Amino acid sequence: GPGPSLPPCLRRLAPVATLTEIAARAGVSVSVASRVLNGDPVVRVREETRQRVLQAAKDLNYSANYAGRALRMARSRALALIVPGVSSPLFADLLAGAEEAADAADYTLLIGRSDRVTVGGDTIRRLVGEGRVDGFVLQRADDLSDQALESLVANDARIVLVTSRTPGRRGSVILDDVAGARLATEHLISLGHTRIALVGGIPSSDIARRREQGYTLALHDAGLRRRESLVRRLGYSPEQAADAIDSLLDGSSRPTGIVVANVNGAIGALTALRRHGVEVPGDMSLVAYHDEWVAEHTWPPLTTVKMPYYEVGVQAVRSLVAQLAGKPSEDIVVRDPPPLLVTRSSTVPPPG
Amino acid sequence: GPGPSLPPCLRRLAPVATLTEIAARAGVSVSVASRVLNGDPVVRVREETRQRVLQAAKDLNYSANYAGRALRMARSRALALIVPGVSSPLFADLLAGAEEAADAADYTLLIGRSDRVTVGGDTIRRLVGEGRVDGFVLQRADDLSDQALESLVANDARIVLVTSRTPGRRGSVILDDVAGARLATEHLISLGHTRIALVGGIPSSDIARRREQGYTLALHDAGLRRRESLVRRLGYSPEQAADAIDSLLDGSSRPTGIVVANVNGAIGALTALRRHGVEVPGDMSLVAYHDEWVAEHTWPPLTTVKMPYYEVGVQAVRSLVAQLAGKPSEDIVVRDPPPLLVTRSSTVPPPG
DNA sequence: CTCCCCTGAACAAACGATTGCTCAAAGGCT
DNA sequence: AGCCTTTGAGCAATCGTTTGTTCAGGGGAG
Repeated sequence: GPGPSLPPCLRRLAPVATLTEIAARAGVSVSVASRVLNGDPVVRVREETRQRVLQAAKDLNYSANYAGRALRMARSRALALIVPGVSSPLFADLLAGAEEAADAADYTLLIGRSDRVTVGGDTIRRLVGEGRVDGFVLQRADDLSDQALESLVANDARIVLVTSRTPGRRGSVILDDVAGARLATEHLISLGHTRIALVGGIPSSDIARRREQGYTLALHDAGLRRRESLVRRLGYSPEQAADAIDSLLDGSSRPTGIVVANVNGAIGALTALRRHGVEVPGDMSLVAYHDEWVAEHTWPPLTTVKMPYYEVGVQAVRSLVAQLAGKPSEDIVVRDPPPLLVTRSSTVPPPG
Repeated sequence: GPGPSLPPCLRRLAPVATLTEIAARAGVSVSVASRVLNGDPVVRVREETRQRVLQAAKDLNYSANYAGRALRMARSRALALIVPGVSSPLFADLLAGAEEAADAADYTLLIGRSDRVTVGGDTIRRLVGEGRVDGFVLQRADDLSDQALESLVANDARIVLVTSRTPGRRGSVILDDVAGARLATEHLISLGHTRIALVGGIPSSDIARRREQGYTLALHDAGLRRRESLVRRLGYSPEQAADAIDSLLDGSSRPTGIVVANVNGAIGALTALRRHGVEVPGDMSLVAYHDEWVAEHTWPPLTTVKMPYYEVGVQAVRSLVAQLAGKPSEDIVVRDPPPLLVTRSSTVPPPG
C-alpha cells in the first residue's frame, strides 16, 4: 500500500453526517458547504446552490463536529461554572441565569464543584490547558482566601468571580449585599425593634463584611446604637448559626430581633431557638438573608430578603463572554432587580 | 506564497505547549513523543529518550489538547448527566457518585437539566451529534412518559437511566424502592400503628409503583389490611403532598401514621398537618422516603429512610462506560448499602 | 477584437494528536 | 563475509472544520 491504513475501529459512536458528505450530496466543495452553513459573509454562491447545500444538511440532519471545529478555531466555546456546592436552590437560580446567558451567546456550560478545585490541584489549569473550556465563572467557598484563590488560577485564565471579589484585577459580579442586609435590618427596625442582633459570616469573607456593613448602616440611619455584643461572625451553616444563637442568648441583654445573614443559617437558628424555649416570632423575630423554597416550609415560615441570583448568573456569563472577545474585565454589582423583602411569619413587633 | 497564509488571530487563549513543541524540545519526532506520553505498548524507545520526552513534557507543563485528541479518536471522553432539577441534596449525592466514577474512568462529566431536554427539542441529539459527549446518564422527570422518553433519545445514543426504568432495552440503575418503602412502613408497624397511609407519587411512574409495592408488602406481611382509602397518588411536591393530607384527614377513619414517599412531600405534609391542627408526632406519625439535610431541621425533625443515591451515581457511570466499551447494557438495582432508617422525632407509637 | 473585472466556486493548508507502516543502523548467526 | 532479525525511531495519513487564496469562464467596455 502507498501509506498507513485506517486505524482499527475509529468509527464514531453515532453515525452522523460530516461536512464532506453534505458537500458531496449537494455537489459542491467542502468549503462552499462550510461557508453556506455558517453564513460566511465572504461567500459568493448562486442562490440555487445555497439551497442545495441547506437541503442536504437538513436531509442528513447535519450538525458540525465539535472537535473539528474546536481544533480549527482554537476555542472550545465552552465555559465552566464552578461552585462550592451544587445542592442549594440559590445555586439553581445562579445556574439558570448562567445557562440562559451561555445559550444566548452560543456557549456550552460545564458545571464543576469548587471543592474539587483544591489548592495544589490542577483542575483549572487542566481544564484550560486541555482547551476544554475557554473561561470560568467561579464562586469560591467562603473560607478560600484571596491568596489561595490566586495561586489556584492560571495567570492567563479568563475568569469571572461571582458573589465574591478579590483585590486582584479579575472580573467579578456580586450582589448588592449592603442594600440587602440593610433591607432586612430596616424591616425589623420598622416593626419597632431596637435590640437587633446579626448572625453573620466569617470576617475574612468580603461578602460577610458587606452584609455587616448594611446592618450597621441601617442601625445608624435609624439612630440606633450598634452593639458589638449583638454581632456574631461564625459562619453560614446551620450549626454555626446555632452556636451563634446559643451565645447570643447567654448575653445579658437579649435582642428582640435577629438578622441571619444566610437562609441556611436561619434554619439552624430556628432549631437552636426552639431548643432554648424561645418562641419565634413571639419572643424573637427572625429575618433571613436569601430566599429559598424551604423558607416557606419551616415553622414558622421565614421572612427573608430575596436577592437576584439569577441575574448574577446572567451578568457573569455575559461579562466572561465579553472578556473572551477581548474586552477588559469588569466589576459589576447587580442592583436590578433590587433586594426584595418576602414577609412571612417569623417577624412581628417586639414583645411588650 | 505557495498557499494560504495563517488565519488571523487563531492563537489559543492560553499559551500552552503542543506535542510538536515537546517533541522539538526532546529532539524526537511527534510520534515518539505521543507514544511515550501515552505509554503506547507498541513503542520501542531507549530509556534515555523516554526520559527526555517526559522531562520536556514536565518542563513545558504539557497537557494534551482536548480537541485534537477528540477529533482523532472520534471520542470526546465526556459524559452528560441530565437531571430534572439540580437543587436537591439528593442530586448532590448522585452527582458526587457520578463524578467519582467518571474521574476513575478518566471521563469528564457535563451536567444538564432535563427540563431543557424538551420533547421535540434536540438537545440530546445535538450533544451526541456534535460529538460533545459519548453517552448519557438520564434521570427523567416524574411526568415524562416512556414514549416521550424514547422519542427524545436518538436511537443510537448510549444511555443509562437512573432511578427510573423504561420497558425499552436501555440500561438502567435504580434504587431498591420496594425495600426502602417497606422499611419505612415496617417502622410504623413496629411502633404499633395499624392504620397507615401512603402519600405516594403519580401512578404512571415506575418509581411510585415500586414504593407502593413496598408499602403494600409490609402491610401484608404484618397481617394488616391495606385500605385503598388510605392511599394517595398525587405526586412528590410539597403542594401535592399537602393536598393528599387534606384529603386523608377528610376521610372517615384517619390514619395514625403516614408514609410519605418523598422527603419534599413530607415537608409539605408537615405544613398541611399543622394547618389542620394535627400534632406531629403526638396525633400523627410521619416517616419520609429519602433523607436529606433539611429533614433534620424541620419541626419536628423527620424520621426518614436514607437511600444510597451516591452508589446509583457510581454504578450508572460505570455501566455507561462499560456500554461505551462495547459491553451490553445492564439493568441494575442498587442494594448495597441497604436502605437505612434514620430515626428522628416524627414517629412515635400511635395515641391511645 | 482585446482587455479587464466580476461571479461562482474549488483548492489546499492548517489546527493537534494518534498510529500503521517504513526504514536505517546495529548486532547475531551461519 | 553475507544474510536475517531486532532495535529505535521517523514518515505520513487521517479525524472534520475553517478560511485565505486561486482560478476558470462569462460578460461588458473600449
